[in-house]
Amino acid sequence: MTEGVRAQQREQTRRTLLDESRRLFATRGYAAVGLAEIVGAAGVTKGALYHHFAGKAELFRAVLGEVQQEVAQRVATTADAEEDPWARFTAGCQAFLTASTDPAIQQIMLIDGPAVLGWNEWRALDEAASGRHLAEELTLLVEQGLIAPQPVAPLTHLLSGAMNEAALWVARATDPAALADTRAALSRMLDALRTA
Amino acid sequence: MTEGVRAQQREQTRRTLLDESRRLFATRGYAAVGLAEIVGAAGVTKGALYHHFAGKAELFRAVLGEVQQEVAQRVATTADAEEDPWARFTAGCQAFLTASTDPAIQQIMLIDGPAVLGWNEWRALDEAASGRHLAEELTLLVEQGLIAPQPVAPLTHLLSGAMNEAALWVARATDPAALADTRAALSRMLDALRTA
DNA sequence: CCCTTTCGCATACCATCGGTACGTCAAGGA
DNA sequence: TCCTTGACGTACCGATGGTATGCGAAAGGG
Repeated sequence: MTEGVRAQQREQTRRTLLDESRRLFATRGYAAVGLAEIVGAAGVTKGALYHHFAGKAELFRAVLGEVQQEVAQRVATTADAEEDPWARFTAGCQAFLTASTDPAIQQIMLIDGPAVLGWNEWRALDEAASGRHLAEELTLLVEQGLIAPQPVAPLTHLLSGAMNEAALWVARATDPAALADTRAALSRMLDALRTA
Repeated sequence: MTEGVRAQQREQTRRTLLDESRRLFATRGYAAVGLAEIVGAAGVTKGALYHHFAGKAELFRAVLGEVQQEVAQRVATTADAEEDPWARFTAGCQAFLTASTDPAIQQIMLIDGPAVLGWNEWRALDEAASGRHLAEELTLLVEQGLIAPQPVAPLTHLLSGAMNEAALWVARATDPAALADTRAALSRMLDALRTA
């Protein structure tokens, strides 16, 4: 696969740039990391970077895309393990909360993402990666009568924001029970949405 | 008050810098606005800016503080108009959601804030301005038995994040009913927390 | 097998930006 | 009146994102 010395070298350079920039962006934040440091860590020069990406923001966009895909993958895997629609929904939410607890993921996906790309683009990427699944699940639950009839879009963003902010807090909390408490609180909140 | 030609000039320069930078930060974002543009709009030079603020980030921090104070003021005013504890709580949440719908407030308070100052500092400022009130209200409601006994910190962040993200979505939504729908969804979510 | 093209990347350079050092001039106290 | 202090303006610096160009090796045709 990917025959040719040319294509292999190209792909390896691109991968190294993505990996190193992701590591640096995650640990120190987008603004605090210079291109010089990125290309130094990757063992290439700025010429290589600008040959693969249109600029610093584009490199970040590619990194963010991979992070979101990984999170969405973990959420989907957990959710698909459940059979019952309601269990799928709650398990997916809990998986998202847990996955988003990683500080590296937070810095890229939740903190720098909206500021660097703008909220509209960030939202569009998030929608394509995982937000869409949440909306689909909610739509299904409304259709099945497990959630009161209502527009799903507002509810989607309320829940998405709740999980994002809670994950950020959990990651910084000193209380070791923070994650468990938050999972419990999220569980209560989700159950409360269920029609009696 | 504030006697002296010296103090008056100083305060006016500081105010102009805060007002102009707030306007520019709100419309184009922190990273896209240069100090040259700020001091130009304020009719001063960089020397004046660095005499009043330690740097660009400090200027932004001062602007963010004022924005948060204004939002907190609006929320407190609305909440204090209600007598019943539960009504105070819900009215405050709705007021926060509505106030946060302003795109200018969003760009500074919700998008650039965490990225520029870091999430920890942003959270501390938010806590001091409005987050504390929310936690206090929730504590009161738990004590009064209107909400199931539980740690309030996780719930505080779940609700805070829900309102923040929902406000961002409402501001960008094309559907004119977005605000009303979101207010309704938030109302349902809050009522669902109430113990039967 | 050679010649040419293409491509992946390095080098050198530029414009801009945040930040600093220092000069200046008027206000205010003695 | 003198001197100090404070509020700014001016000139300058290092770093950073971005660009233009050169180069050598791999790919493709004859």
